[in-house]
Amino acid sequence: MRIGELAAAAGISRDTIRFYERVGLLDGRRLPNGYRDFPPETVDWLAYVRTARRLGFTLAEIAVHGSGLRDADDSAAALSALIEDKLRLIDERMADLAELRTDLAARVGADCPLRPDPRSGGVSGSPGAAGWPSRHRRE
Amino acid sequence: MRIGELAAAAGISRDTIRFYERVGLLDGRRLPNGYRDFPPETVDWLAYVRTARRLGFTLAEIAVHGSGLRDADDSAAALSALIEDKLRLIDERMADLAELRTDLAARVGADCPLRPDPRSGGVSGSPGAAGWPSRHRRE
DNA sequence: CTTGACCTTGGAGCGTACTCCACCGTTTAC
DNA sequence: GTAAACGGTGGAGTACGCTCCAAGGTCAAG
Repeated sequence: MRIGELAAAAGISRDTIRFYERVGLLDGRRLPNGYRDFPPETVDWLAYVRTARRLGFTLAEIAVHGSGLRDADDSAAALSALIEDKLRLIDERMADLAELRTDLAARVGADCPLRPDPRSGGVSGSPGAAGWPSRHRRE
Repeated sequence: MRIGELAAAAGISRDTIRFYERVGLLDGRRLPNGYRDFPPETVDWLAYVRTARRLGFTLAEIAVHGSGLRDADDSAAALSALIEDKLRLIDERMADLAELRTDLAARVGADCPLRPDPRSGGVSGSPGAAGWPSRHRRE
């Protein structure tokens, strides 16, 4: 499929697709006339890329994952290892998100206002009262 | 506390703290000599900011949440609404992450992990074409 | 009074991820 | 053949999130 069709199917601009090709996220196969030609699975790959992006993974991280898949494409074991690695990353993100969620949820309905920087009005009994989300360990 | 102490406590550079103040993530209280002065809770707020950032929330999103907290700090109801809003956002992110995870997990141990996930669209069944990423291009 | 750690401001610069544009070639419909 | 729709390239521009100066003020210790 050509770039316009892919763009429509993936809900992404042509420019972005060309950009993704430049940075190695997509392959550069061409038709005899110079037009780009993508296999249909590219739509799925792009969906994956967009989701990963929205979740805070950088294009570089995604590209590494992608090129890892390419380089390992004759070894199912290496591939699985790669994917499991990615899975671990995702699980970490989910754990962090869950932590954030718990912190926030614990405050719903609480009557103690937890302002990050009290500047409006007097500071009403704040000492030690409102700690924000639990501090974030390691990194 | 002054900027250096906050920077050390939060594990963040002074420049970043000043930048955060400029964009409205922190308030601009000053000592008589012009030095910035932060309440201790700022450390927690910054930890929250960093975690949220790493999870893909933009500074603008975080700032909106923060200023909402300030503006609503006399109304527990408004506050709870805000937090519930944030919770919804987090749940969305978690759902996306879970989807990504499932997608990836389905490939571990599969015969051909490169083949796109059948769930996400009809997609060619052509066996030889590993439709996912392709070869690495360097400029 | 000097030194040095700490603070201030402005502004430049950088990496990431697009986004837009001008200009030109190709394909398709009429 | 001509026009519209599509494709290609290179390069500039933008937004975000920092990061790094340079030039200078503040303050406690020696």
